[in-house]
Amino acid sequence: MNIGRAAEKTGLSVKTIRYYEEIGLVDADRAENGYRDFGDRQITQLRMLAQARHLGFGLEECRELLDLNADPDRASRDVQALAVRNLDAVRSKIRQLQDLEAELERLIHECHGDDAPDCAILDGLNGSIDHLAGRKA
Amino acid sequence: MNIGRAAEKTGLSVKTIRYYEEIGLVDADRAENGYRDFGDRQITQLRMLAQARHLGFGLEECRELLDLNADPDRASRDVQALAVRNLDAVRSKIRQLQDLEAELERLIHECHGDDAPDCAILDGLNGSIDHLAGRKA
DNA sequence: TCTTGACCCTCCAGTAGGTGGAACCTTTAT
DNA sequence: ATAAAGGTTCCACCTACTGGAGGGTCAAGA
Repeated sequence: MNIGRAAEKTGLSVKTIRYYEEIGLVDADRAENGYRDFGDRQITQLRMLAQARHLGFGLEECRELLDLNADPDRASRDVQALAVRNLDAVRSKIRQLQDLEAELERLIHECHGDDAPDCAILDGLNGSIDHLAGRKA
Repeated sequence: MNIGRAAEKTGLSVKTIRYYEEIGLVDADRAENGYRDFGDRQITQLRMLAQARHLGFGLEECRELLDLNADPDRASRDVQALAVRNLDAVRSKIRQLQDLEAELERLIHECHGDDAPDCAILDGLNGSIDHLAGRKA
């Protein structure tokens, strides 16, 4: 099937599918006219890529997932480990963002938000950089 | 002061400071030998950039913050609006990541994580793509 | 048959926010 | 004199695509 149809069936964009082929995540046959031709196996792979990306896996992790999926002798432990690695990264990002959230809330709350130029947010940004280690001045 | 000293005082890397100068976020004088020379004003700006980036502001937003900071006739309302915009973006990312987190937890929990090849995670990735709109097949 | 529009192709450039390295110059200390 | 530790520019690379130019192909209608 043509790339446009493959895009429809997988939810990926045409550009993205071409990109995935370029970096060797999927292979595609070619028709006589030079058009890419995707079979069921490739569609499955693309669908899996779409899902895995949706879950926050990086492209190299997706490659590993596709490899594991293609390997009948895999251990589910290995797949799980990959997912746990990803989960850890996601949780770490969440924590980081929650710290930002709290700090932003605090600054926004302290700022009057009126016509006057005095601003707690700018004061905060101009202020100390205690979060950096080992300041002297 | 030299770029290395500026890096020390702001917590930014030398490379990053050069980059910020390149895109016009800060200006730097030049000494006779061609070395960049940063004064107190620039150090303040760089410190502010470090802080704002730390709080998740994008570089263009940082530019706006620097402009507002330099403008004695600013309204703190405008600064607050910028911060609220950023906070909304942060919250939105947090929600997204929490969705990922929940889904990953579910899959990881369902996977046995042993020597056998059967794997709920791979099954999940191969499975439906209901989150995509308007499927027919 | 011709044309129109919807596909498809490749290749190049750009996005955010830097990082790494090569090749070279300057300063400072020994 | 020389070596280390700074500084300089420029170019490439990273993630994961996206947009566009400039062209070829295919199916349908006049």
